[in-house]
Amino acid sequence: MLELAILGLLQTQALHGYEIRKRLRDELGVLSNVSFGSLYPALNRLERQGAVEAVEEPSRPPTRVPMTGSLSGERAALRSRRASTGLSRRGRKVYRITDEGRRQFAALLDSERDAGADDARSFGLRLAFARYLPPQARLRLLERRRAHLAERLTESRSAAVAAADRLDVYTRALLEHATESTERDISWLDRLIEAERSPSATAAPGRSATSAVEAQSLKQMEGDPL
Amino acid sequence: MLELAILGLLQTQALHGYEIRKRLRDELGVLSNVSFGSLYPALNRLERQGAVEAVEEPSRPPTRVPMTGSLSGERAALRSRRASTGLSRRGRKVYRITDEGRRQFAALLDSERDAGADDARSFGLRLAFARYLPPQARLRLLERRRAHLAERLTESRSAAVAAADRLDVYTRALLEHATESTERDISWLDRLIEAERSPSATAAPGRSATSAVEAQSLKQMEGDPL
DNA sequence: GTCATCATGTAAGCCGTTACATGATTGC
DNA sequence: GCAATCATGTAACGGCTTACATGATGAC
Repeated sequence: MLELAILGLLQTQALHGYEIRKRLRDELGVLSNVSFGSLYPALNRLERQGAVEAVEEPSRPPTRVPMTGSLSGERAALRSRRASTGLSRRGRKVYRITDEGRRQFAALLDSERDAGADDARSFGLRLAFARYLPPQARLRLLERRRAHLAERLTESRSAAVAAADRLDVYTRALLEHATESTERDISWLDRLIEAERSPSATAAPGRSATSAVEAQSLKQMEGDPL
Repeated sequence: MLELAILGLLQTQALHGYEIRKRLRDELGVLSNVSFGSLYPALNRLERQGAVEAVEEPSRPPTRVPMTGSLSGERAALRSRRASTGLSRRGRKVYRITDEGRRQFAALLDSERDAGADDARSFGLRLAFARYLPPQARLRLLERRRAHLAERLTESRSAAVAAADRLDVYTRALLEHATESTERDISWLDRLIEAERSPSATAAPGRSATSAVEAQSLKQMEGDPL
């Protein structure tokens, strides 16, 4: 779970623990409040397994070499990150994913044959990294989730009918709200599934930016290791 | 958490473990899948603490032979009783709540000064037992939950804006859906809060049955220990 | 006579938390 | 100089899960 999230974030760029935690918090809705007490041990575990490599960043990196431009994008990346987020403090450990790590990530992301992959958390996490999934696996992920929710819905509806006369106002309000939420989740999934099936015309809808983002992702995936 | 749920279910009638689990599953939306591996130890814990008393039910209770005495008649009686309440198999342990248990329940339900009572689980559980809460505490529960969600909403919105250009279609869909869900939760809470404040005219809306259910609860609370 | 359901329990382990401990750097 | 934020870690513990073990009863 946490491992999957970490490896997923490291796919596009190397990050240190503190930063990983931030992104977990506000990019991935699920897993919003991972604590350091579980994050750092997880990183060490991944390092021992050879899924990531840690690069200890020195306390004082060359402090602001202006634009000599020489030593490649690494420093440029560092500089821009510092400018935007206020960087370069003391010895941070920056983690870079390895080939082994990418292999593990793919295996974790798979979800087929992952028993217990039917809770909201793992679905959310997998959807967040759905762009790394081949299109058919993406579709299966969505449809499986939809089937799961639909089943739960019919079950909870019949259970609610059976127990209806026993329930008070509050329990009933809770159950009805849960039912409505599930219904909305299902139609949301239906929209996603439809979008997934329609012939790649993903760029159409209002928000724009979509294709730009994808281009950026691709770019990041190739170079820019640190 | 589990303790609270168990004590809450035992408020109105004594139940055995298996039955508690069923009710947990289909009456309380939250905590839907507690396993026996956690339920039975919890019951033993509660018994040791004196919060519940266990009454071992004999394999064959007097079997209630009605007047006819014929074997088939006996079976019919058993079957009908079983159909309504699911009774009388082998040695089941029926748990009854004690005064100490009621005290503990009230304390657990309180939520004021319960740090970490801000997740969906504990809120849902507490709302399911809201009828055991004094009206002002009920209101505070709802308002506290509302405040919590509202805060999270503004946080996640600003985070989403900050990271917007980094996010791909799937992550964004996820985040937007989560935002919408939270908004709906909030307006649901608003409706509950308003209903709570309006002068007791709870019996008005379409569903009826409400007052009947409450009368039944009261009745069960007094007698009917087993 | 065998399968599903009812019924209770134990043991091992996972995944996460809180609390504690440490220390550098930035901003006021 | 002091607080807030950045940054990394350890220790103890909590709560729940899975898998295992056992056995009665009822339905077909």
